[in-house]
Amino acid sequence: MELIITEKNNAARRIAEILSGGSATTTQRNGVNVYEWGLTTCVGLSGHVVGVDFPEEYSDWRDVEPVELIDADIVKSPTQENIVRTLRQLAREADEATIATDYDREGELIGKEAYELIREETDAPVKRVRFSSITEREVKSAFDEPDDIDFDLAAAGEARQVIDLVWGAALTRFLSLSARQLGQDFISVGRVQSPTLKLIVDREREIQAFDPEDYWELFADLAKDGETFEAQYFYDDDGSEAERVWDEADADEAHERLREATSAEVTSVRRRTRTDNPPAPFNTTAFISAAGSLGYSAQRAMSIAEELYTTGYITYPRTDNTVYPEDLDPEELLDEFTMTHEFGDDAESLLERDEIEPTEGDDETTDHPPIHPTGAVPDRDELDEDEWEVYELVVRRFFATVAEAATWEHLRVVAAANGCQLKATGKRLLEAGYHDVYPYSSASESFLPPVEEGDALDVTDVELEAKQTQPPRRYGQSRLIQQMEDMGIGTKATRHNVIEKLYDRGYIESDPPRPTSLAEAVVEAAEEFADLVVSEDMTAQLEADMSAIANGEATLDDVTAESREMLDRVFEELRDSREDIGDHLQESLKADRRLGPCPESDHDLLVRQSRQGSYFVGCDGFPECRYTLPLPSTGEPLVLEEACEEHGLNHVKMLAGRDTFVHGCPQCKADEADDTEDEVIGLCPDCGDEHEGNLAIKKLRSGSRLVGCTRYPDCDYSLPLPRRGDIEITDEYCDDHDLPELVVHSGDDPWELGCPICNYQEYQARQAVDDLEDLDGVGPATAERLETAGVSEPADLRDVDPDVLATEIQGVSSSQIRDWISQLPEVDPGDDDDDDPDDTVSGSEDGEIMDDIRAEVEEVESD
DNA sequence: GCAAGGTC
Repeated sequence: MELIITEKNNAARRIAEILSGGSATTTQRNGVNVYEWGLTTCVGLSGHVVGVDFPEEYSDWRDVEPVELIDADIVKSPTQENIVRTLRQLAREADEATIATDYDREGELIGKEAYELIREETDAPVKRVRFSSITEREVKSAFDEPDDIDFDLAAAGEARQVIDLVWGAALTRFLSLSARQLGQDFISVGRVQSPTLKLIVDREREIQAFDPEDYWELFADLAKDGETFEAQYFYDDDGSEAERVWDEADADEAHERLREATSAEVTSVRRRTRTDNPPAPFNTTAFISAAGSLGYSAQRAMSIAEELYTTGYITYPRTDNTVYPEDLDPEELLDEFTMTHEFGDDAESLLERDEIEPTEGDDETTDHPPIHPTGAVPDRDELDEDEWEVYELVVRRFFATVAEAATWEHLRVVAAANGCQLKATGKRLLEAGYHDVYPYSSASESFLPPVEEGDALDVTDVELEAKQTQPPRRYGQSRLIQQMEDMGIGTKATRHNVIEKLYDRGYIESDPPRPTSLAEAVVEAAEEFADLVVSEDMTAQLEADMSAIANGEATLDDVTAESREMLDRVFEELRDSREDIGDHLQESLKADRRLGPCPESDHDLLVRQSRQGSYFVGCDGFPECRYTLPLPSTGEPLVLEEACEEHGLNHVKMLAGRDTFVHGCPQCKADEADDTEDEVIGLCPDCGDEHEGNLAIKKLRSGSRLVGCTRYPDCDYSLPLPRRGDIEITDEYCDDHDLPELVVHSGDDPWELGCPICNYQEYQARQAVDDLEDLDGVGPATAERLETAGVSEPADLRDVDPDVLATEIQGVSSSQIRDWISQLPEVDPGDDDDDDPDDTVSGSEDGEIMDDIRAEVEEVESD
């Protein structure tokens, strides 16, 4: 048997298809896809299936001095057990193996890892094939002339693994231990993340150090035949045009002159035609940037792209390439879109061009094509809204790259008024070109009426505007990724993850990202003692060393030994400063959680976490001062810059994905709750008859509101209410529950919430439908059809016969339904509740609200 | 529980 190994499952499937002429069959071994035809078997890895780490005895951070890691052994162990097991099994049956991983350094290393696993099972010959795109021609010719594994190139990759692990782990442990930050909130550093963080911190330093300067600008409205346009004052500053006036007296003088002017004479009119070329094909960075201007974070854009890739609608989203490969036929691809409702007209019009010559970017690599749509076009309702928007972006970008250039007419008018010069510019789109199919980049026109030299214009509405120079702007996520690419750090597949990691580690917050005090302290400590790790030079040096290894000019051992010596010297420096660094880091950690003065002691209030994991506000003077305030139970608290004027406490925002909200000043929220009387609206359905409990609208000190029983905590019946808006209790009563209908007033549109019990039941029903969409391959449309067929929540699928249901729902196969059923969580045998409506709203099923109430009465845990 | 690099 001949065994072929690829880097990922998708590549395995396509190579099997090509080499077998479509006859390959798919089976599963240990849950891993295996493709077979004739005497050949093909299996895909999932990138690296083994990882590097230190031996077991180094795993307890407190038992090991970080410096010991420098010379510790490094061992490789499987990280993808099932794939490794499958590979071993297949190797035992193989007479010959071929490594067909990606054609790049990391691919060579992944191939060598597979080789070593195979060698542990068999002495069969192992070959290597290289091809830069998975096309029939390239793949077949690569397999006709197999080569050998390039062990030097793989060793270059191993050097990177070793150096990254040793530096990253030793310094991360050093900082974490010195600040006594173990467990979840360790303090990390690394070759890629730390220079990226320094970029953000440096920009923040520039912003902090910025000293704004005053200047003035003047504007006047000019009119010809009643058509008005705005012009700006400018003057000659050493031969170049300047609009900003730096001296107030000069500005006042110009203002006076313009106000006295009754007319302006046009002294020059210049018309120019400009070509606006269509954009280059998408690589990862350009894609993230374009998706960013549609409001997607880098992480979100990439995860949607990966989803679209695995479902087969777009090509591989991790690529540096901006030049379409030769085997891409743009006309053929356009043809696939002509029959679609959304893109048909645009595709037709592009096909009418005489000659289609796609644009090209500067970067050409051969591992993967630029991101473009495959010929498979999804129906709109197969994708959710975000997926569709991103898919459309990729389709339209492809369209743009095969569309014509746009042309603009730029018009510039200069006029003189009472010795002052005024100018106005306008632009008009002459040929929309690619903008017709790619409506994302700005194509906005600015209007100027047709004026001629010598025309006399009316001057009206002269304005003097006082302004200040602005500090540099913070980097946005896509700008950061661009900057990382320019600096040569990270890869197309990791840059967006690095940004996400900085958020997770508490180094940056908000968007655009702003560094925390902790981030500043970490960068300061690194700058002082381990400058290399916050510098892009470390990567540059590593790249040079890796090239040397790949060329045979150096060995893995040379390079890693030298790197270890450098790190030894760093630790020499660090040795005496351990405590200072730790204190500084701890101070910064506290600063990020500090809200302001405690009303009962001379200390500050801090955001703290109870032993159970819930957040609250507590005094830094604990245990002497036991003052506390509750926080909402949803999300992670973030201390905002804005502070409450009354209490001097910073506002708190609760980060909870889609449900993120600003809580505000926790003292104000608690006071409001204390000052608000409970409003009784009816009898409690749980204990009203028996104990005369009433339902009341309650405001909690944590800021949330609910309808709850007045006998709490003896009765914990409750219903949720929105956090915001005034609640009006109307005279209308619900027939079913004998409760008043409620109306929430916030913003312009009042929201008729209705009976709180009915409302909660409807809410739960909606949640159930939303849960349906969490199943793979269920979009909004399918969820709706499922609901009509009686499946209103995922658990309902357990009770259906897939074959029967498939006949009831259009476009859904019984095997798809079986797949959904296989995604359902394990059934808890005790959970056979019937659908008693009142049962669904009682205590245990409503953790969030009950947590809020408990937070009020619970004695807060000490540190 | 550390990094960065693959991929899902």
